[in-house]
Amino acid sequence: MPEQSDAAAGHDKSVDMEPLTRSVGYQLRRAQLAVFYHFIHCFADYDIRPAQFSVMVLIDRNPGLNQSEIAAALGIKRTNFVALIDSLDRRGLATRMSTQSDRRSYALYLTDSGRTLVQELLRLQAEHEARIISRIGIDGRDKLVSLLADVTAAFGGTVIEE
Amino acid sequence: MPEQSDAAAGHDKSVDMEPLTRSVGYQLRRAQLAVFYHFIHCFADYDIRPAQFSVMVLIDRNPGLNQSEIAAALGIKRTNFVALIDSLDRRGLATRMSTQSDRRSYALYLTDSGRTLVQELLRLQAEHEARIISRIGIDGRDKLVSLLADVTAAFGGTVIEE
DNA sequence: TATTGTTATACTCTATAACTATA
DNA sequence: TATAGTTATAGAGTATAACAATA
Repeated sequence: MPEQSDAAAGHDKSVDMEPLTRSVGYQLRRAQLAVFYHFIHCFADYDIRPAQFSVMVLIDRNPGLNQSEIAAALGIKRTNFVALIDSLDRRGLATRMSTQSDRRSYALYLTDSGRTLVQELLRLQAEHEARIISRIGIDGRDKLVSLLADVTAAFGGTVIEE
Repeated sequence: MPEQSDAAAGHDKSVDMEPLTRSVGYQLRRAQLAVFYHFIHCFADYDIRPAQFSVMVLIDRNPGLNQSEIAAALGIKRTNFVALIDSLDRRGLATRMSTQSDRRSYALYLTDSGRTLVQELLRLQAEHEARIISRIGIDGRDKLVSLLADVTAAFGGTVIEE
């Protein structure tokens, strides 16, 4: 999860942090921790973590994909995806359906209650993002998302061969 | 450290990721993982992690601060800072000096070899950031850093009272 | 042989509680 | 009593290796 103490933001009274505050890497980390911290608190009532939310959204929009496909799209290793989908399965939010075409894999679907929940979570997420937009505007948000995608692409998006 | 499989970047052939790719939170996470992954590889020869780098930079620019002050400025809990400074101490890169004014705390300094190393690391970091600038330009970098600071501020920077 | 899902495992990062020695 | 540093510990997240069932 995120964050540790306070000062964090980077403008301490008397501490010179110049080489850090000017760097994309440092500001990226601080912003990600702050945003995820807030996100997690917004979703706490539903006991849903960011990774679980992203999995539910992807299954909702792409029903029938298997574990490897959903995991790969999110940059999650197959091996670490097992516990993730297990938790959604156990809570009755998602199901693994056997297919006749390939009996090694499962087609993933949201349950009715999973579909209901993901709609509510998407509303919560919109509120969460609204707090960002209220600060930097719609144009700022669009510009930020665009710059972040460029930065990710600059490093090949995260390449690891299993 | 970061990332998991490939696709990651967010533009899979056939997977609809719209609600995620439009969100600051998701793009922030993907970008942070990609940047840190590259950062860690750049610094692998020196066996220095991002947190260790930030601590060395802060001690270098603010010699004589104590552990709580450096930790707070970086958003690291005092308790987790111990192992961090221990590793730098053990490697002869930083030292804890007793002070006569308050015998509970240590004033932190870089050693000669610590100072030499941090200069080299700052050069490496500049190369690392150059890769980002080559993609989005100086203006893009400045805009990104500014937007990230705004986003962090929008969430109070990371507030936790110990 | 290669792939899908799985278990076991280890390492890093972060969090809380409780201790010690000073102040 | 409050603070600085410390220890112990627990929980996420992420990494690798190896296996069974199936392709």
